[in-house]
Amino acid sequence: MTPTDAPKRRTRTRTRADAITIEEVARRANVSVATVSRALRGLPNVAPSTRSRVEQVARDLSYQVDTYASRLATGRSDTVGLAVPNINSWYFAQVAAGVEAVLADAGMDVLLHSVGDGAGRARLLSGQSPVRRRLDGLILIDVLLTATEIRTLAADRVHVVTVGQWTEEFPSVTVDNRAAALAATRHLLDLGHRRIGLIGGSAHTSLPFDVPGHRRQGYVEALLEASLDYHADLEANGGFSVKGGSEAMVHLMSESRPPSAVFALSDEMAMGALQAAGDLGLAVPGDVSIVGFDDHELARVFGLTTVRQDPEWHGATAGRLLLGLGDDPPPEISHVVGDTRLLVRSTTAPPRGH
Amino acid sequence: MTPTDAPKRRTRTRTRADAITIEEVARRANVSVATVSRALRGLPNVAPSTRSRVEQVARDLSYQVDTYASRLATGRSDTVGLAVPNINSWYFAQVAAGVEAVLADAGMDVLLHSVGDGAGRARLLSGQSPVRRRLDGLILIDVLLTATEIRTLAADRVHVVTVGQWTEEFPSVTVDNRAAALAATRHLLDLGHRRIGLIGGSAHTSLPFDVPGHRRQGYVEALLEASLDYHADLEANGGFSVKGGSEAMVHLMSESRPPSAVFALSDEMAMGALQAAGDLGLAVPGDVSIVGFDDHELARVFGLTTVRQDPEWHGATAGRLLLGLGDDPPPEISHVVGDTRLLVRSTTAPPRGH
DNA sequence: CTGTTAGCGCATTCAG
DNA sequence: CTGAATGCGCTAACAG
Repeated sequence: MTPTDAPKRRTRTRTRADAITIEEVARRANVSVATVSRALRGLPNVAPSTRSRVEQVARDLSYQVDTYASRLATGRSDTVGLAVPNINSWYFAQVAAGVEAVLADAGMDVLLHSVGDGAGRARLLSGQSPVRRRLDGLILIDVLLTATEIRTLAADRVHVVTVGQWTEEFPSVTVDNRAAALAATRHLLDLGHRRIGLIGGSAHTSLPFDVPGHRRQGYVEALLEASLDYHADLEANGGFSVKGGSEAMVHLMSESRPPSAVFALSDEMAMGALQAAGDLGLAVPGDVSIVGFDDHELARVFGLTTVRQDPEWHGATAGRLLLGLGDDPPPEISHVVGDTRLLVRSTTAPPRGH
Repeated sequence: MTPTDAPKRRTRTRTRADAITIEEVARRANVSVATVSRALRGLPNVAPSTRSRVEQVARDLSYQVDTYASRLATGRSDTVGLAVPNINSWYFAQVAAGVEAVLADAGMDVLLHSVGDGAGRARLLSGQSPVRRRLDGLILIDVLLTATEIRTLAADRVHVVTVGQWTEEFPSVTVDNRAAALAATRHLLDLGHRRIGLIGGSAHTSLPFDVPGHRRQGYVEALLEASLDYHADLEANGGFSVKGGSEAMVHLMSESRPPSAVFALSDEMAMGALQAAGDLGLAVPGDVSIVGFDDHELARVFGLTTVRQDPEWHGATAGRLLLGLGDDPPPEISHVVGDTRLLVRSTTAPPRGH
């Protein structure tokens, strides 16, 4: 109150427009900044009357804490990174929606990070990652970690949850891709198909046990069960995109002995394949059967036989796992396995002349 | 080096695991923290030899600046908020991808914010928005601002760019939705249709000039041009989702005098309508023609006649506009208008008996 | 229950 | 060209 040491402010650069601070609130409420801090954060040891007065003043001034200052003082940032190969692919967008909903509810901020190209990935996971340093948590969607990266992250203070990769160190959300692909392929086999094509993922996979890898494994197993051999010429890379799926299909069907059925490792590729079949003048399932994976919201429109899974739930679950990691007795690392179910619709049928 | 005042550290809570600081780098490089700061940020007035030595040490220790401390000192955060109604809808995911790519390239962080429900929206735009305070920029995708919100944001220090809304205050990226919808409807009219249904957006739109509003306006204008009246019973709300589009279609087609053609304001709704038509046993375009809007990647697979636009480009452009806003002589507010083009495919044809 | 006092890690005048 | 000092806004002991 007394203008004792009033002219203390020397505001140098005047970066922020105005931005009222905790000090301002304290002054107007006639309390110390410490009390304001306690009151506003709902900490104990604050007289009810004091608290409400502080809250009132804060509201009047529409005071908002500077998260950066807070972060600097506490060490927590309440923001988690969400890493996806890309955000404009159906599956990842669904997962992201699930994650965002849960985390936003918990008052966490979500930093979106596409790691499609190697650059983005490096920026996030390399030793000198400036972004990682500002995160309390990290959710990785199909961004596969190498052993080294796992070690680095585990040594770090950041909480991590993976979706699509199982590791010993971090909680995860996965589905049994092998079993699901096995079921999908068996369905084709049961129908009588003997030449079954595979439209798969990226060729340059560095890690053996990624999602497409597991699905492929299920496919091969089903073949073996039926005493069939795997033929490399029945496999094509569709890059998990509609366009890629379409091109892969054209490739497969223009071989000397084309398959009578095709298993695409994602619905988007399957729909691309559907398109290619149409362009090629092939009837589905008359000339060729097609199975997808995902149960994309448009799969039903196409009558696409596919493996259903629930990516939004995967994301929400991953978000919850991450939040749980903050509990005081740290929970044990849990690995959630989501459901999958074969949905037989109308793009599959027995092969011609069967 | 000399242990003069060495035991100065009193590390209270030991929040961060270890996290080497600028001070550590300074010590090892035998310079002051000020010099390290200058050297690492490429500022002038640093001897080349000193700079390289500092850089070397920083690299060895894999030092990374603490963004929060930096932010507190400078006032800039290098992070921009990306607000979307939801992230798991095709259009928004595409825009987000475009935004993310451009901003990540520029070293900016992207904070994802879904404002689907009112809560998320309030959290971002209300007076006491803790998130807004930590942003240098804000990109709003179809998140329409009221006059009050515009004023608040303009008074703020944050740079904003809108996509899908034109305002005087902020740069924007839009398309001429009215003209595009006019063209789409004219196409149907030219084909001979006289009863044209509309599958539109959310019923509870508070603002008149939103995206669905403009498209609807183009539709009505086309009708008037052809001396036709607008009939409320020819309009149904599809909520911009596949499912909603499907339901809206069922609703429209089960009326006493169903339309012979339908214009859906998004491809996702159009595809839902396609599905419904199939369920209802209606042939497309035999019994009913359908036009969409977007040119969703699957539109071609369905042979869907639609209005093409390029959402990823919209996002990238918005990102670039935002980055430009940081230039010293602030650029004048630019309003970019993206292209649209009617793509006639196979879901439209003259009405029966025409 | 409340105020005082140190920092959190970095950027930045202002002297040298 | 470089270093010492100060403050960004807030939280966290530690005394009262």
